[in-house]
Amino acid sequence: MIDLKYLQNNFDEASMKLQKKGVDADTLKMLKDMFATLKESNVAFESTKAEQNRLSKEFGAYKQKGQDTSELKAKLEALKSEITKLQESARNAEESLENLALTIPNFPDDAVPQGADENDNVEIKKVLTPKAFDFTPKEHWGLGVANGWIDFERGVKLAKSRFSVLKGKGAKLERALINFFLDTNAKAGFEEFNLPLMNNSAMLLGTGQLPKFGDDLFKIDDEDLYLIPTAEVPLTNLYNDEIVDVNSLPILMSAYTPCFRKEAGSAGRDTRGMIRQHQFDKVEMVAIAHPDKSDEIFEMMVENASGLLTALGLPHRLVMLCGGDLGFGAAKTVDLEVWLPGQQKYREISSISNTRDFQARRAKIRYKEDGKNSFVHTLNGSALAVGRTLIAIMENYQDENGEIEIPEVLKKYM
RNA sequence: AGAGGGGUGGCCGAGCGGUUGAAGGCGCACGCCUGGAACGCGUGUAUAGUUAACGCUAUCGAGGGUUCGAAUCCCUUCCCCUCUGCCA
Repeated sequence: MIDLKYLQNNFDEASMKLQKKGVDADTLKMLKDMFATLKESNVAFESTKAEQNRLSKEFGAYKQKGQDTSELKAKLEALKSEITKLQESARNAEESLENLALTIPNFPDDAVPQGADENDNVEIKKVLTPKAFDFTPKEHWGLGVANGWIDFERGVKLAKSRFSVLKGKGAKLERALINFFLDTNAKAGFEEFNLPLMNNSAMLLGTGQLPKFGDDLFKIDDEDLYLIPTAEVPLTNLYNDEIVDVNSLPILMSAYTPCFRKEAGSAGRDTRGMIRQHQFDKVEMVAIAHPDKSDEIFEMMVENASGLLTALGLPHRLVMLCGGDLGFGAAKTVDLEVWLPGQQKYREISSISNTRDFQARRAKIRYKEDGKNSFVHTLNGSALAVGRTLIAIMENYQDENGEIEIPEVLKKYM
């Protein structure tokens, strides 16, 4: 959630910032007005309520002394209906404000480039040079089936389209990658977690998936539970509604979980292969940070994720997302895109974001410093998407016969 | 799933209709004491909104009701614990 006081006091600046994310000024104006309305209703309610509290106390004193209370009682009864009305309008004002506020995306950082979509993203740098093949490299789906690593048909039979099965060496490589990622993240200071794969709606609201993006979530029937779309949800919300000691910051966490997404809105995209599945494995990093340190930690997280790809010998590039491509909660995002020789394309394999205090405000994650409570900054990033790494290894490490070499750093995990 | 018990501040725990935002304890912070520390003593210590500030308002799992007045009474609901059942 954005800071409404900031919106109120710096409307033009705020509105300019959110233009980058495609929020029009009229919506923000409405939000600002609703905020003002709420304040007015609160003042009206609170002052009347104060009067009631005062007279009620007096009433008690009268009673104790055995004085006549009929006059007071008449006054209080009149106040009562007024208060009910005032309270209701204050509540309505709050509800409509919140309903709108929860759908407004985060402010992008000033450094975020202007742009409409992924075509306007800005490349930061390339790491490792794609190797030259003296044959035409194949795409991963062919390689996966030929090597007996991936069974697409039976995945569909078991569930539906966009599900697949890994087997044999493919399954083992998946597991090896998970272990390699977790171990490397641990060395970088990220403590390992094993988490519930279903979270309740309050948590999904905290990290920003709800209320706006419920369509992309698998919901459990008759329960207030959703399959997590990323470990960012449970990891960040470990501290939901908590006040952490400033000395415990930064809190660095990592977890492997399967992730579940309906992929609403991506109909027809990446229907072949394992790029876009309803269920996929990911190792995630999350940081709960002091606002002064979040930029530094962001850089560290990018380096760590990029380091994983480098260690695996996978050519990749770092991309700064433009305003139009930036996620709902992110103030700044760097994507890592891995080179896929079969597709002759760089494809997203990690996304590292600083949400600043946007999630913290929703999830009420604060830190206490000098007796004062403030919102923390939360950061998240994949390190890495496991299935996509598997694909990248298949395509980058294939030989002319379609056989796949195992990267050196993974051999001890196989 | 059935029966019973319970949800109060960072934690434990009292309160069971009116100066209670909440006794007491633990923890924590600061001060005194000490050569230094422990012990001891003193002071302070919930969250959010609003205010220049004093203060005011809300919050005792959540929602609703009774009442002039609810942490306290009633209803609904969620969660936790124990026993029984089931089960990896």
